[in-house]
Amino acid sequence: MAKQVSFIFRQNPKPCFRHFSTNSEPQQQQQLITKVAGEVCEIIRTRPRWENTLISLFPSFNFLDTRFFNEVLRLQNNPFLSLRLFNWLESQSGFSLDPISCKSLFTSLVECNASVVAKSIYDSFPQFNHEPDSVESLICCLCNDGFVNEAVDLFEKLKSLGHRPSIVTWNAAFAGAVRDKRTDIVWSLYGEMMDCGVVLNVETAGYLIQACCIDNNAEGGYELLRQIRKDGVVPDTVALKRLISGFSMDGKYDRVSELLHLMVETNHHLDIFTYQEIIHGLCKCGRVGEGYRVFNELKARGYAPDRVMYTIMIHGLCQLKWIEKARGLWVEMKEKGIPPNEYTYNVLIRGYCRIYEVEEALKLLKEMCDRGYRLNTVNYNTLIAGLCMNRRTKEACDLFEEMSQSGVVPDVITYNSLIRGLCKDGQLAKGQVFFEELLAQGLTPTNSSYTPFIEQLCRLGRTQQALELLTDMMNRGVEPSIYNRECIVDGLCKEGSPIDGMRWLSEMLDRKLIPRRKVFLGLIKCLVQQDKLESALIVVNSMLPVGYMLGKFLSRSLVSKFCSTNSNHVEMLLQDIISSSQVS
DNA sequence: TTAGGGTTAG
Repeated sequence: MAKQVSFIFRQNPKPCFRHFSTNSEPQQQQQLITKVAGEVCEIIRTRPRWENTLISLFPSFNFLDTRFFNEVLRLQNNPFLSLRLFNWLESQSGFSLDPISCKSLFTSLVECNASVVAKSIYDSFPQFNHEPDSVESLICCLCNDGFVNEAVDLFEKLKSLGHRPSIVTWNAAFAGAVRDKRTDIVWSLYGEMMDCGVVLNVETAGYLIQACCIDNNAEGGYELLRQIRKDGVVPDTVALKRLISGFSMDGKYDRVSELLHLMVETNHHLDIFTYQEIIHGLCKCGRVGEGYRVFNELKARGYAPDRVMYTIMIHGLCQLKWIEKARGLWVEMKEKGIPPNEYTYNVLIRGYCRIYEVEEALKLLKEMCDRGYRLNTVNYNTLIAGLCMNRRTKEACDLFEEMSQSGVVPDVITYNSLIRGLCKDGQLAKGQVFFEELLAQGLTPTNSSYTPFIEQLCRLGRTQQALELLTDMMNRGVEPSIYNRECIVDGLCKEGSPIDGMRWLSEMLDRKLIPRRKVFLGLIKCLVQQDKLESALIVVNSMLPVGYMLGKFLSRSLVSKFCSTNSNHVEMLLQDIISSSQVS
């Protein structure tokens, strides 16, 4: 007897397809399902709003028959269209995926890299055992798409099923975690990988090296490199470049050089960015000359530096005050058709300010504006500091006004530069106005906001006011620097209170803060002048272990004072002077 | 002709 095919979604009880029969044999049923599925595939591919028409087109067809959806999945190349059909079926009551169609839909979504949708299918049907291989593929897709956390979740599920993921899957997760700079995930996954007994390969090592570099642990990365090189393999360019960058930042140029040689030997491509980081690193740790040599070698080898590279090099040369060489590069880049931008202008303007050639800096500024560049906060800061440095505080203040009028927002550096310039110029009251404005703007003062005031107040013998500022500074959570404390010691000597100065010195030494030699000398001199020889001797004794010498003039002055007052001390003092000479 | 990377006080 022919099986009865149930009718769902039957709105029109009259079958409209001649080939459909309710009492057909299983073989005929399958043929019918295949035929309808084929037609439905075509409809959902070509008609945008098929949802409204499907039932009326196939009024007597049972769409809920799982064989139908399976057939669609088999015939339909586009899993997204299948998914839309699935969503439609699901919106009708009574439809549910069976294990076969679920697996099929999931697999085809994974194959199309539809990671998020595949994951939602996975999560929606926890009762079906998805193929571990597909789950591994899904982990790879998720990681590629930046969903590392979701992938970690799947590792857990595979683990609970007793499945051991392959190294390819682990590596995909490491790649995703490194891309997101989530080294916490890298290290926890790596721990799990080792627990599973999966052995790392060269690709894994590359990711682990990158993770070390992200953690500012280039040495750890180097150790890993050393270990895998024992097996005769070298990680990829990205890992090596990261290591080079890490060591450049740390100023470890013997390591950088070793890695560069390794890259050349092993035919890794050295791009302009690698060299850029090296030159930048060299300049940052003060080895500008070396950076300049690398820069010239690169040009000789046919590399064409770009604007950023030129900016870095001009910046380095300006720091050394090698302005002629900097200007040479400036002309060269322009001749090569690389116009300077606000970064490049800024470094050269700063360079001219440093060598006190403000007019040249202002000429560059005009050129920059003529070229249509709008000054930003950094540009203004550079100019304001440059003008202040050249004692042109009035112009600096005018520039500050211009800045506010142009809608460029000043930052704490702007205020600090003005405060510094004004205080150095003796205009403490005007500096105070800017300090108050800094606070009114809601900016947080830094050590540099206070230092110029403390410095000047101490120089003027107004140490008590400087001390009040120091207290205010600490109340705001700003830590006084050694220099601030040195100023206080100097100021107390100027005020004729060297004993108070000694207390400050003693506190500094207790905190392992070593003042400069001239601070000790100033204090000793002041104590000697006040005939406080015992105290002077104490300061001498605290100075010697630090490695400072007393100096001929002060030694003689001390000896003669002692000889004229208390000869018992002469022997001891001489002993100290001898020790002092030995130290030097 | 993927983008990436570079500037300011002390």
